[in-house]
Amino acid sequence: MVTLRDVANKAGVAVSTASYALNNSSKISLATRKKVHKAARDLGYQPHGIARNLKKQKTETIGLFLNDLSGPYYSEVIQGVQDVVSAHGYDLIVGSASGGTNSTAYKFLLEKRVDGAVILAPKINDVEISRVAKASLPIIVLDRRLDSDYIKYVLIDNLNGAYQAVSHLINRGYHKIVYLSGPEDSFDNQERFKGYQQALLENGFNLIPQRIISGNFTEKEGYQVIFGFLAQEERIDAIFSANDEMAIGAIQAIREMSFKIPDDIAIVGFDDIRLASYINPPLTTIRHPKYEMGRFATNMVFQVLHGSKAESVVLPTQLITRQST
Amino acid sequence: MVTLRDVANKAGVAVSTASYALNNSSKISLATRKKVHKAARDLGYQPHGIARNLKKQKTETIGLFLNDLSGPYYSEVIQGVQDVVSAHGYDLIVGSASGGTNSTAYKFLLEKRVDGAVILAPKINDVEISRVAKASLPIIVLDRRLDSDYIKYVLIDNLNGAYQAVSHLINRGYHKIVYLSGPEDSFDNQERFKGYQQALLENGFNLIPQRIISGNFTEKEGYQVIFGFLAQEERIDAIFSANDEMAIGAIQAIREMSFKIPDDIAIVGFDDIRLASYINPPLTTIRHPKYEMGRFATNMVFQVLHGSKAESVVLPTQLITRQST
DNA sequence: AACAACAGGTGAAACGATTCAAAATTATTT
DNA sequence: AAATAATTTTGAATCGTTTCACCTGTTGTT
Repeated sequence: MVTLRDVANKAGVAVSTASYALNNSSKISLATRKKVHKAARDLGYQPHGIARNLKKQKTETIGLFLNDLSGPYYSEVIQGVQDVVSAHGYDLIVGSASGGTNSTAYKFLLEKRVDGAVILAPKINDVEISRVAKASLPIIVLDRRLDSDYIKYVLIDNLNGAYQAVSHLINRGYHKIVYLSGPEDSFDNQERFKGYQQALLENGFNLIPQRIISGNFTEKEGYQVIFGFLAQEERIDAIFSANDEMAIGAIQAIREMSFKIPDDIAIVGFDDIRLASYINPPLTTIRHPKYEMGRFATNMVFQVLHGSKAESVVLPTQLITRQST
Repeated sequence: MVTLRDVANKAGVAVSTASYALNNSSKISLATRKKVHKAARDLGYQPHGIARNLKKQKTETIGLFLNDLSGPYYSEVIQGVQDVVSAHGYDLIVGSASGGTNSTAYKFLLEKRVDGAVILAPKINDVEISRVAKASLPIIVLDRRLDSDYIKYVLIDNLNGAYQAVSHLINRGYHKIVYLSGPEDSFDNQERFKGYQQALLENGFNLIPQRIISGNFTEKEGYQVIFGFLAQEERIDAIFSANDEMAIGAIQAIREMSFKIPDDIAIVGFDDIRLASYINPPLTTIRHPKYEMGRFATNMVFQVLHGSKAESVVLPTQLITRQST
């Protein structure tokens, strides 16, 4: 491996001179700067990033840590983050947080291998995040309401989105509305449930416990629980699913039970994933600005990094009406 | 920041002792090991990963570098890579290679911030990859046939897959088959075209240049070029699309022109993306083992890293028949 | 009793850069 | 020509670890 020292030797200068020269410091005369650059080129010199990081005490890298790298859900968020990170001349690395405290994500945070992070990973809890965040390592969370000097959040308006969804159903004349729930411990799910509840109550309906069906955000589960429900329970006329994946499973179940959508049963999802507009019937759902979320979050990372204050933010959602209602 | 030195001071031992102790070296008595561990715990000591990397000259991190982080196409590959990396106790970071030579990907390779890499990024060319690969940084490519001591490939059998697809169309009685092409410089596209060509020739048909329509792998382009083609050109009875995305666009165009699928025009895609089975009509396509690709590639990274030989490999594809043919 | 073997601990030299403070050189002013 | 100022260059310290080679004292062997 060819090091700065080799370059310095070849150019006949001190290592420090070589360093300044390669960084184009004006302290070094143009002549020697040229000489050093040439030597570096001739030797095929490549600065050793890790050594530089150690000395400079920063990495110019931002981490995006996700629950699960393979979810299609995230791709727009990633894009938003990537764009802003690049614009700042930093590098982005995406890592998994699925192992919780011994995930790559947590390790990179602890060991300060990144200068800032955007986190969407429920497995890493609030305490752990609070412990690692600092001025030199600001963290923006996308999946909870956590706020301190060096931790800010960017959320979507889950509650209001759900409220829109359920109000829409009510306005269309559906009254017996089931809530197809995500995991109880999911922040998104909790907020969406609150929106469901609020819409019902404000329109003079009661919350009926039997109409809350628990799922886990997956298509398969959506299919199974709705299938089971329709086979046994009281007749209902609409479903508000806490996410699109489950809604897609539910649609499958509804059709297999020979109910017509939306005549017998209407359904609204949440997320507006790509599939939503392709399935049959196309799914009415709540769209939220995933790309913008990534952008906002990343801009905030840099704001904090540059010493200015950042404000946590909640982004609005939008009802997308399709043929399932 | 609390360093090893602080721990050593607090425990009343030398830094070297502290280091050995924390690494549980048997050179250090159990008593002092305990003492040092306690001091570390009390101070909330966190080893500085970058410093360690520098000294040990390795990072225990594998990089997966993709063209574009946000493609849903990759998620299974990512999962395969992740699983193997974790199994080896290493960390995985995913980075973008979209900037080519000044992408995060290339930078991380040059600066040796990873100990090995899996690359699916046409923007980084063969020469550049060859330049950075070495015994201490093996690279497995997934998008080209590149093979040397420290570079191996894992590919899917594009040619044969395409051959299967087109043969299938011919067997079903479709003779006027259009090739909806990807970008000319795409390796995948080139191979798939060869398969198309071979299937035609072996069945006694000629290659008709007018039936090769160029696209760019996107749904939108698929829609546009097929729409244009159907409006103007000769009647055809089948399309083999170089990927599913374009096929989905094409289906849209075909339906808007009021042709029946598969009666008037049949269509086969390539990739078996998730959407393929959800659209109307469900798309016949070529499935390939994306997850396995990730696993194979990553296992090979570790093989080379551990000094054993690895063999490049081509994985088989499978025809998935659905209602579009 | 003499010497080897060994366990436990330590100082100092790396790893490859950056950067401070001082030294050396050159230019400018009087 | 001397004094001062400005420009270049450099040695050495440093970032936070790991690890080699050495030292000290204890135990074991004959």
